[in-house]
Amino acid sequence: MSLKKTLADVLAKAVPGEEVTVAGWVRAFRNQRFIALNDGSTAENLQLVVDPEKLDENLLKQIGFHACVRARGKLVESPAAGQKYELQVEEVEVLGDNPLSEYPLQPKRMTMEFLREHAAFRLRTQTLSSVFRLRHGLGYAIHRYFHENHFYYLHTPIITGSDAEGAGEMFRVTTLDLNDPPRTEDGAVDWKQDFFGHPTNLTVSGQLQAETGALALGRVYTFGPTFRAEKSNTPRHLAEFWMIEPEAAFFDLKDDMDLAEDFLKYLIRYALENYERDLNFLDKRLEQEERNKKKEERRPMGLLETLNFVLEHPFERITYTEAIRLLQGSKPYKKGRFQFPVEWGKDLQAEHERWLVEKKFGRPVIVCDYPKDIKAFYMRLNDDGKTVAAMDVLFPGIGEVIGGSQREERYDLLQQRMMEMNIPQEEMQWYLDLRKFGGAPHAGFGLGFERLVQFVSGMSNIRDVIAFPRYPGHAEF
RNA sequence: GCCUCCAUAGCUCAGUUGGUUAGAGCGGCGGACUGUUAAUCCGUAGGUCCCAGGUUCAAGUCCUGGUGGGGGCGCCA
Repeated sequence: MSLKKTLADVLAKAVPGEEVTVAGWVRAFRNQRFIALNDGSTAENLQLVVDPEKLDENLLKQIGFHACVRARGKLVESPAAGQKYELQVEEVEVLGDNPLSEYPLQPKRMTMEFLREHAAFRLRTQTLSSVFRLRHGLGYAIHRYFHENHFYYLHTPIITGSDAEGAGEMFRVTTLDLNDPPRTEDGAVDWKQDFFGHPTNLTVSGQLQAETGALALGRVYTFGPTFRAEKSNTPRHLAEFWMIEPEAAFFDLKDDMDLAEDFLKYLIRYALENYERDLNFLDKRLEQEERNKKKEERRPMGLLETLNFVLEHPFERITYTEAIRLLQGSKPYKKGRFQFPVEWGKDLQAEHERWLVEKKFGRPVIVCDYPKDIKAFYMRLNDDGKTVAAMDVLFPGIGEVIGGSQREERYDLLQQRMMEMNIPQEEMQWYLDLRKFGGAPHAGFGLGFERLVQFVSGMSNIRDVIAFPRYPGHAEF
């Protein structure tokens, strides 16, 4: 049995003289003779050559931008520049007419903001289709990398009974009637009558559950949707995004950093090797976009150049304490250009991270060993008693792509941190028990999938690397 | 949540110190075209100048409020 061929199949194994049938959407129809056809399987179009005199006039009129057509004909070497092969059409059929006077898209450059308002159609554009093929490829490479390295894919819950993950505001999940919820005697909402018998939320992280996997299967990862009800209006945040969270037993912080760097480089290399055509298109697109910007706002390198540069150079690794020292010796610090204070104990702000990544080192930077008071309760306390074994991977342009840590595996110390940070112990007893019963040192991190796709595709807004973006005020479809 | 910039034709934009009938390119529609690559050429129709108030003899232009969008910051991935 063999499946119907896509355009990618046809073009990859083109045999001149072969008769093929193809179907797709019209990208352009020139001179009543040349149809640029694309079926989404590849960035490459197939040129169909029709003889207008042999075609019905009404049929000819229906062949226009983004109309869907099927054609049968003979594949031949193209006499003109621009494509290697073309299809000499013997028979053409319009599967889906496209009335252009009502169709919102146009065969010309459209802004990303405009396309966002037409999410049902925007995947048909060259830019978005390339982005989404790339997104798929990166998703596949993530599974492949973990599989090759003996990490098992663990599906952690999307509805969680815990609200102590501390990663941000949560979306409540309930079946109670919000207009008339059941009440207890003292007038409070009676959550016992809710579907699960207690309050539940959409997950903000699968990490805590993934740790149970790591302490059983050794190495696991999650890759699923994550929800944050933060009213973040930035080109780097979504209310619903996909996160990758590996968690590995017997890993310390250095192993965790090694994993992060090796993993990211593997993904970038995979994209460069397998999505050359899409990346070339996105590279040119970005170059054109950059031309409209002021010189000082332009990226120092093009897209392909950036990806190759990241592959070829080791990530710079520094401790938080070193980062503070470097920042305090920097020009913008001495001239008072930083908006936020730089002192030990205060979190690094975006402006500080950007200086480290873009000015000081000019490459990805991993900052580790942060003060314990600005990090989560589950991070392992270092021997100095002041810092924790945490690390952030910072990328040029988008900032933090990965946040991770070695987890606190010592029961007493974890319990103490939970008390200090007001984490309710009753709810989290299962998590503490992982330390009490056969515990092990372990570490992991979270990678924002859309931020990765943003980096590899060069798209400037995260809303354009997910098909149906969710952000404050927006949940269409 | 805070700070900024923007809103004129289907799209991208121009519109002078406030001045009488609001423009261009692209797209659409009609036509021409046997090698095009964002084809080209000719013709043509498109406007509640985001909404509501206000100032003025006069508002696309100035003021106030709202709505929508972009960017920056915070929260983070």
